[in-house]
Amino acid sequence: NQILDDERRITAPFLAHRISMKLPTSPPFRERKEIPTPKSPEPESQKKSTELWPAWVFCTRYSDRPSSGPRCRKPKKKQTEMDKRPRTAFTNDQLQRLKREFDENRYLTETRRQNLATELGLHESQVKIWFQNKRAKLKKSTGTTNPLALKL
Amino acid sequence: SEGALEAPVVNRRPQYKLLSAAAKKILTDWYECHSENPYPTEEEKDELARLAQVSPSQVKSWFANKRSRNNNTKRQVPNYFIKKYPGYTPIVEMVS
DNA sequence: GACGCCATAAATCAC
DNA sequence: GCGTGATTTATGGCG
Repeated sequence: NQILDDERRITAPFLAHRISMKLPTSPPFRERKEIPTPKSPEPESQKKSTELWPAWVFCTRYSDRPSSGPRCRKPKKKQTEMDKRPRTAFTNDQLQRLKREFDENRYLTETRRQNLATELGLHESQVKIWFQNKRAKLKKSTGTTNPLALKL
Repeated sequence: SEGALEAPVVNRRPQYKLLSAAAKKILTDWYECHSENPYPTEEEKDELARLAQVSPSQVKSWFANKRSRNNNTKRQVPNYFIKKYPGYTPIVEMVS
């Protein structure tokens, strides 16, 4: 197998589509190295030259040339404790408060979300996602959805 | 964020139970046969659950843990991409 | 364009 | 201590 340069390595698997698809060939593709290799037992020496990422990883719903590079979630593998994705463990107090609020109403209004986030020292998105996960959990255990969602 | 360490998890449901060797074999066999894309469909999950005599959610957890611990997770090709480029396949062809 | 739901990832817990 | 099944935060796609 021939060793391809950066750009061709990434486009190589999709050459058949390349012309009609006009896959991006500049910036986004070069950021590929940021993405860790997906784990198949491969000699370290071969890894770099066989990293292949599907074209769609570099595209968004709206564009084949996203401005911010590959959107594939990831990293893990050899990263230090420092750049690990932080996972917040909410405190007991925060959880109790969230639960109380959830019991009162399973859906948030903007104001309620803002106030709750401020009060608990969390980001609004964390509050929002917590409610979302909580609803999912509830649904899983009861098998029902609260139609109230439609009213908000 | 701060406060994370001292936060005990409350209301966790233990119910910890190891899967039987036979169940594990069924799941492992499927996983290994599909290691390129170890994502059973809903129907396949149900079938695996039936064969292994475990619940579908146990199948779900088992696969999530297996993929994660084997470092074998990936995103599915988004529909918008498939729609835009019908005929696209993420199969890798080696260039030689 | 924000939001809810869904499937899932990643981290973590707890046998 | 480690392995493993389950649960909790968090992401990304889609309607």
